[in-house]
Parts: sequence; structure tokens; C-alpha cells
Amino acid sequence: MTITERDIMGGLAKGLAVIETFTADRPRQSIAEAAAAAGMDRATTRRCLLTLAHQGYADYDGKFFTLTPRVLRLGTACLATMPLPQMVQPWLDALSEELGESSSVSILDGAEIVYVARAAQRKVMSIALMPGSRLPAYCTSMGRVMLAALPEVQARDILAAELPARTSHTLTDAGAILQELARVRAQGYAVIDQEVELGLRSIAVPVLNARGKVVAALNFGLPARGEPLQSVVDHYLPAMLRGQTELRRVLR
Amino acid sequence: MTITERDIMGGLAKGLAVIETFTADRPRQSIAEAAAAAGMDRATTRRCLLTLAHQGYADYDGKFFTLTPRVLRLGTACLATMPLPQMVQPWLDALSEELGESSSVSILDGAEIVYVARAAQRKVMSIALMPGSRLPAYCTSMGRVMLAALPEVQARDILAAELPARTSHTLTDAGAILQELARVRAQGYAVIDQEVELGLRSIAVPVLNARGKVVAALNFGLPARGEPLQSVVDHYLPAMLRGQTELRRVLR
DNA sequence: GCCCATCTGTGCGATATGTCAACAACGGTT
DNA sequence: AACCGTTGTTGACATATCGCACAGATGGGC
Repeated sequence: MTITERDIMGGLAKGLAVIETFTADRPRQSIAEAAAAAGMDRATTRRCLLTLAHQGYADYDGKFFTLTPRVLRLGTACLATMPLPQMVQPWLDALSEELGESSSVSILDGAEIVYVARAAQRKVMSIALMPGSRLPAYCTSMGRVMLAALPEVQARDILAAELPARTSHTLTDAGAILQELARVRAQGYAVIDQEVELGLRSIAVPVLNARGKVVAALNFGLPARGEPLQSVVDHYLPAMLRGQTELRRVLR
Repeated sequence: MTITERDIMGGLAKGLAVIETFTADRPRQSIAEAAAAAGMDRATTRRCLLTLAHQGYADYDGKFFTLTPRVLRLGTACLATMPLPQMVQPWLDALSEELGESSSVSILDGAEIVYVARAAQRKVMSIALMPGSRLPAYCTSMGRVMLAALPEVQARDILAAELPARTSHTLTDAGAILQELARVRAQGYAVIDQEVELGLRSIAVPVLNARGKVVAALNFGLPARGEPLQSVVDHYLPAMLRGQTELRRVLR
């Protein structure tokens, strides 16, 4: 089977692109705005939006389009197909309870990590994280362990993008991060000290399936109290490694 | 402007339908399976799936298709456009902390409620709820307050569907539920006693915007301990009504 | 009110897409 | 091995869709 150009449906690709033009900054868009954001012709964008409205994925007041909760179904369809969230959630709750801090599981999507399960204990971060939330991989503990598991070429590729300093602690040099990835790979965990947000530390380990492939990452987030990082590792790592072993047995 | 048939893009509608054929029961589908589930021609379904794969929304191993986390972007795009979740989350956390039980905010999508924000305190329900999760409206406290706010015709329409008894306590008669909706409307809150799951009670109030329109619902879930429902109401309702008033001021 | 800029809606030709039917490949059954 | 039903793939043709260009609509500034 050869995937020819004839097998690609432009209309579908364009419609999905239009959905993705809706962001927190632009929750309501006119046809022209969406067209500009998607880099498409207005006429085509109009047809996409009218189709979305007709199918119940968007609302239209005659001037502006907004997405409806129906769109959430698409994402939910995706989360539901992942065995991971349901399997780790109860176990995550228990672990989080035991250690008294928030823990999460995320997967890698391109240059971003995507939260798929979370057990929140107290609020450390300024932004609320929930399943579906995204953060850049390069400056997060879970991102580091998953980047470390990639072939070096791919990691290098992801780190070739812009790496903004989210705090004064953020590593922004691709070379330095690659070096850190090597260490993460060797020691089997990653520790982050306020690189994503001031006052926040986190520690992550990879989640492997039964075949030993890294499929996700598990982390704990905790307030930065000035104690040495090593004591954080000593405190959290053992329980996390236990979890890693358990998960590995149950993940096909 | 008249929405003619000419303005609908069949390909987009079909592609979205294909995405929705992926469920927890069918996380991996062959072309023929997806075609059967979507009620479409195999050739068309194949082009949809190949397009999704080409755009990064699906993976293809030559035999089976699976959705990728990229699809979550679509849902996330939608959640991000809602001002509600970000606005209520901090406040939800505080309220939940104060009363020591889990609280959530959901919106109505057809016959289902969709969780958009949640502050979990302890585990009462067997299933993990998170933003994007869905439950039927007819047997949930948040569903009841939102159904009560609809024009009667629409509520009747939603209750015309199958209403399975999730527990022995579940109201399954549309007439009885409509009667309950009238009471909910009059008293301004809904209380559910183990209708969705044994051992779980919940109480909900509508969330109004500044114009007085019901845009969401706020609830508390708690374990059923056999105390009279009235004492539950006395304990939780005052704080919830305070929240309702606060939210009303800030929601445009 | 008038002008200008921008937007939405629409006709049209070129092109892509949907549907149907046919066909080859595959796996299971007898 | 021949048979069967199913699946993935391809070709052909009718039809839908794209993107362009234009007309009418809208709104802001003065």
C-alpha cells in the first residue's frame, strides 16, 4: 500500500486546523479572523465553520463562532482510548495521599507534555493543571525523562525550537539540556528546580510498559523550601520507583 | 445569510464522525471496523483515517489505527476558550478545602453534563472524574439544576430518551423527574441520594452569569452516611449560595 | 452623510472527493 | 486444495469543494 496524495482529504485537514485556531486569546472568531489564523481562504474557512456549526461543534450568532462542549467529545474519545489514565488513577491517588504532594502522569506529544492523570493535594502551581493540560517538555521533569528516552536525533530536533526562559532558573541552551538528558538517562529520574515556575520543584521517573518502552512519565510537584535537592530525591524517589515497577507489570 | 446545502463540507463532517467512533471499547480500529461504526463506505473511511494519520491525529501500523494525543488538542482548544474553568478553579479549591469534600463545576451538553473544573478532596466515587468527563444529566444533581433551567419542551425532549436505573435509587420515570425539576426550580438547588452510584450523595446549585442565565452548575459530592438530607442541605448550601453570588458578579 | 476599509456571501471553472463496483489478498473452514 | 466471507485497495465517473474574484453589506471616522 502506498499513501498517495489522492488519499488525503483536504477538507478534513482544514476543518481540524480551523478548530485549533480557537484559543484562550481568541475564544470567539469571525470568519475572517479564523481564516487569517489558519492561513486559509475566507470562503473555505466559512464553509468549515458552517459545517462545524451544522454538526453541533460550534455556535454561530450570525457574526461570531464559538466552540461548543461537543468538541470536548473528540478529546474525550482520545483519552478514553488510552488504557493508561484509568489504570494509573487509583494508584496515583494512593501514592499522592501517602506522600502528601500532588502527582501526575503525562505523555509526550511533540515538544509538549500532556497531562493524562493527576492527583492534586495542594496548590503549588499558579496555573491549574488537569488532564489535557500541556507544558513544554524541555523545562519540566516529566518532559526531561521522556526526551531522554528518545533517539538523540529526535530530542535534538525538539530542542532546536525556541526555548524561552520561564524563570531565571530555566535551562535555555539546547546543549546544556542535552547534557542534562544524558544524566537523566543514566540515573533514571529527573529533578527540576524552579525552571517552569518560581517556587516549584518536581521530580519525575519514566513509566515503562512490559516491553520496556517508555510510554509516559510520573512526577511529584512540591514547593521549593531550600532544602538540598538530594533530600527531595531521597524522600520521593523510592516510592516512585516502586510505582514504576508495578505499572510496568500491568502495562502491555 | 441562508445556510444552504452547498456550504456544508461532507468530508469534514465524516472525518469528525470517524474520530468519534474511537471509544474505550474500540481503541484500535481497522478501516472496516471504523467504517461500520461510522456507517460510512470503507473507501471514504479509509481516506479519512489516512488523512488523520497524515496530520498526526492518528497512528497507523499498517493494520490498525489509534488516536494520538494530538487529538486532545482539539478538546483543549475548546476548554481553553471557556472563561469559566479558569475563573472558578481557585475559588473551587478554596470552597472545597473549607468544606472538606469534592466540588465540581459542569456544563450541559445535550443530555449529558460535562465536567469543566473540579477540586477533589477524597475519593467517593468509583470512577475518576476529571474535566471532560461526562455523566447523564437526568440522574445527577448538576444535571437536574441545568435541566430545570431549560424550557420545559427541551427538558421533556431530553428525558424522552432511555433512562437506565444506575442504582435502585435512580428515578427512571420522566414524569417523576419533571416533577422533581419543578421542585428544583422552585427551591434553587438539587439534592441527589445515591441515584448515580451507591454511597454517593450530592447537592448542586446553578451558576448564573451577570444576565441571570444559567451557564453551569456547581456541586458537592459526599459519602452517604444515613443522616437526613436536610442536614446535608443545611451544611453545604449556604457556602454554595455565597459562591453562586460571587460567580454571578464576575461572569459576563 | 460620505468615504474608506473590511467583511460576508456567492458565482464560476478547475480540481478534489464520494460512491460504487470490481479485484486481489488473506485467513478460516470443510 | 477449493471454498467462503471479509478486508484493503484501486479505477471510473458523477458530484462536491477550493480558491479566486467580485458584489453587496457593515461599520468607524470625520
